[in-house]
Amino acid sequence: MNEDVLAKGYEPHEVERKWYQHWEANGSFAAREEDDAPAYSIVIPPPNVTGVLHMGHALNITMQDILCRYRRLRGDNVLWMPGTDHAGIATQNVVERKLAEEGTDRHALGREKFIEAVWSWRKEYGSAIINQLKRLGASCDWPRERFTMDSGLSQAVRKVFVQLYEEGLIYRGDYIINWCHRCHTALADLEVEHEEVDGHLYHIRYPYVGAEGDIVVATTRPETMLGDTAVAINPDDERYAGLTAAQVTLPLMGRTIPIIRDSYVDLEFGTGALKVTPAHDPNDFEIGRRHELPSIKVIGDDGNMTEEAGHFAGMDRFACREAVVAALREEGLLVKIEPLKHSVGHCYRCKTVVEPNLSTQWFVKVKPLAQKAIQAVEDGRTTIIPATWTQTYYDWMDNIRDWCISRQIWWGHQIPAWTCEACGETIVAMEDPTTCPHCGDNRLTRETDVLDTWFSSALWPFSTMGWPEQTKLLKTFYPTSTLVTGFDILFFWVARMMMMGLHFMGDVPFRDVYVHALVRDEHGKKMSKSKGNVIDPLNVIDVYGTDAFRFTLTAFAAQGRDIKMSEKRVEGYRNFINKLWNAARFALMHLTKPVDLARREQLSVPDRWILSRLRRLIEDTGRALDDYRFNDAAATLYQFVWHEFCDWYLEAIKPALYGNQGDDRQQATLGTLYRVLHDTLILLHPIIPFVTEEIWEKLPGTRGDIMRAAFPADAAGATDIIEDPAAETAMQLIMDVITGIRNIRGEMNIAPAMKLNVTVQTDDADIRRQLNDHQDLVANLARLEQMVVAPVGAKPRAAATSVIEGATLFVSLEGIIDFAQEAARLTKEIGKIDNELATLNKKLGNEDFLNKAPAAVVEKVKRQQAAFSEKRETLETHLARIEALAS
RNA sequence: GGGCGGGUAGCUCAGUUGGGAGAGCAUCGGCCUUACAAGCCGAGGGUCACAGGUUCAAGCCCUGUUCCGCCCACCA
Repeated sequence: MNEDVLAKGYEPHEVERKWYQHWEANGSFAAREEDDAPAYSIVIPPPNVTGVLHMGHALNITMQDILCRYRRLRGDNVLWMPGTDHAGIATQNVVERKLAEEGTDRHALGREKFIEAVWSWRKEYGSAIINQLKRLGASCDWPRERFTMDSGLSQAVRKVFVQLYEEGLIYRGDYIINWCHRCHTALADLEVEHEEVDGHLYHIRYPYVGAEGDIVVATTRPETMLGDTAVAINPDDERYAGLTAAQVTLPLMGRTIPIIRDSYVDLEFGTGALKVTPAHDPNDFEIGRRHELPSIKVIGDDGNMTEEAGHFAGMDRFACREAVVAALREEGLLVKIEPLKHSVGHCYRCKTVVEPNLSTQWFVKVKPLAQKAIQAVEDGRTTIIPATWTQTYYDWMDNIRDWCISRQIWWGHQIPAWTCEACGETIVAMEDPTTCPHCGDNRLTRETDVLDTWFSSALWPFSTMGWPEQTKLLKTFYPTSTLVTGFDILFFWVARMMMMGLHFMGDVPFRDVYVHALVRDEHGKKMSKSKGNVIDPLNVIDVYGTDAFRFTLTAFAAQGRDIKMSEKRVEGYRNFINKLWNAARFALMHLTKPVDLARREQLSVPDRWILSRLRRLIEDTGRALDDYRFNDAAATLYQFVWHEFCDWYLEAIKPALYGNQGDDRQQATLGTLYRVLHDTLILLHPIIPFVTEEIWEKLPGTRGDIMRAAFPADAAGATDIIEDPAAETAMQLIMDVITGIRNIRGEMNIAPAMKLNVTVQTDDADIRRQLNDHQDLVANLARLEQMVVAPVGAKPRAAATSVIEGATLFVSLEGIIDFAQEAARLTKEIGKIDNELATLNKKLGNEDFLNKAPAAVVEKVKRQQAAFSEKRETLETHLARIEALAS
């Protein structure tokens, strides 16, 4: 006996710090560039350098870490590629805020100095998120950490840009884009969040030119009327069938603009007349193109009205709206204002209302790239899990529009394009040009825009492995095995990686895409700072430990369902970690040295039973992790450790452990205990790495770290542990007897300390033999004075009764039995059986069931019916006796 | 407007080829029984949203209804 191997309760923090440091120092997370073992690789979804760890990261990282640790146990050569994203707009905003606090701004600094300031910000704060990932236990290959702005990745970005440009897949053009006045940049369609708001629909009178009367148009943004260049009506609109006027006068501006006919106009909406502002509405822009209308930009990039806005020039766009409405009212041209719910676009970074705006931007022509990305999923080269996301992926890819990739900010990859001031030639090249290849002039100006952050993220699976160099790493690990990500960036990131990977590597970037849920608060609401419902993962870790937190996330990570997180749940799994710890503590008191698994003949029934259960656990856990059913793996392990290993096995072996020291039986039990704990720790390790490593170290005879141990069965499932149905049946009988007695004890309010006398009657000689063989075990767990096993015969006089499968239990309660209570208990029990019998009898009374159901099913129902009938009969008999005795 | 997911015990959720409704937490009763009170033993609790259909048999498959959540969309 060794009492002091483990402390009485598990204290996570020091253990976590110690082991993480140890693993990192030993290079335990390192991938081998070339190896005979199967390669398994994951690229991390790079968190923003500005990021702080939130629940989404915690879930995402935990799932990846489980997969990586599991594959290592399976013997794979694992690469988990870490890194961070430069997050153009987000990072620029952060640094700009810092500058504002210092009383300056980026314009005062100038572009070069500003970028220096961002780099130094990154140097100082950029590793915060990485350190937080480490606290989660993330087993990334840290020395390979990359950054989307580092020189290698920048080289990859440049090569991709140049090649796509040369292939005609990148072009520059004048289009309506989404403009954020706060961030002062264009946004891609995806970066605009639409939100329903209460607005107004303004009806405005536009007088006809050369005819009496006017036409009424409706708009939600009256200030844009200043830039109107036409009024459109549907050619099929009968209301305007007799219209003779061809032009109207634009109010406030006095401009004459044409009335055009375009089938885009909805007959149902408003007045059926649409004001057309090509510079400030994407639909109007298209109409303008069809009818060759001029575009007049009245809202500037700074959010103020331009010179084109007449005497409204210089006003803020929202102030201008008020002013325009007032002016129209004064002129009697405002017909009415109706309330209207409509959706308004907001910047996904700063929530400012975005303005559709005409400008010159760079675009990627995505249709041809998307086609290949669709094909790759259709033919199974990439599998999306759960499959429900596949259709969403197709829908998005089918309806994809060109991707606006230029941003008018400074932090990011500057677009490698130059314009020749002499001849206007555009030059896009790998090397910075000095002269124009067209005219030879040396006055070249570089494009000031930078690329959308997601442009570099799209290259992540191969740029991080050294592309465009043909590296060993790429050869070994591309395509990656699995991408683990939230669905919120399925389009931003996953779809674009698919397109770029297929185009530049000629193969998919990943075999599997595992799309996990969103973590919400305990009421199912999205966590947000403004709602104040954010749970900080680091705080949870501080209170309950990383393993408890990871187990919680895993247990709730059912596919296709959001996770509602509350600290209360973490507490439950913290208790589980502690339970495991104490089970190990108990085991280690008896395991002072490693003990081999004994031959099967030497094993007791509980030994054979727990090994049989372990065998199934090994299979189930492996299968669950192979299929990304993380919650199933967690639930299976939880059930086994707590309710089979602790509740039954450890209790069952106490007589053997405290009995004759050193005999064969005890050695066989110690060997089993050792093996079960040993293997279970390995199975648990991917989910709860720290506590398992700590226990593993204390387990005698273990060499090296558990994170480098071998999974208890090989890839084919082979192991020396076998299923043992006979042992499971025997153990079930023993457990049934014990549970039956405990049930009577509980229901009859008999003190646990009181030792009972029990008679078990059965005509089944095997059952009698089994029970006699386990007298000590039953007596110990059911707290018996004596158990008499006999054929069916005379019944004990004052006894409570329970019927189990194959036998009847009599708990002698001479002198203490409350007959009325026992009668009530039996009556209740009979009632339950009657319910069961009712459904069974109904089935057996149904001709169709007997004829059409499979024979095995019918047999099963018949067996059940017979068993319940017999049980009922026995209980009826005893109820009659008890009632007789009571009176 | 289009699409997706969900409605199972008081709460949060499992339920994988259709065949006796489960877990954790919470509740109630009893226990410091030589690993663990962060524990042990026992108990109660559900018309599986509603209505039809297929089937011998439906939480599971089909149709419709309803409520909740999410995503997409160029609804002035």
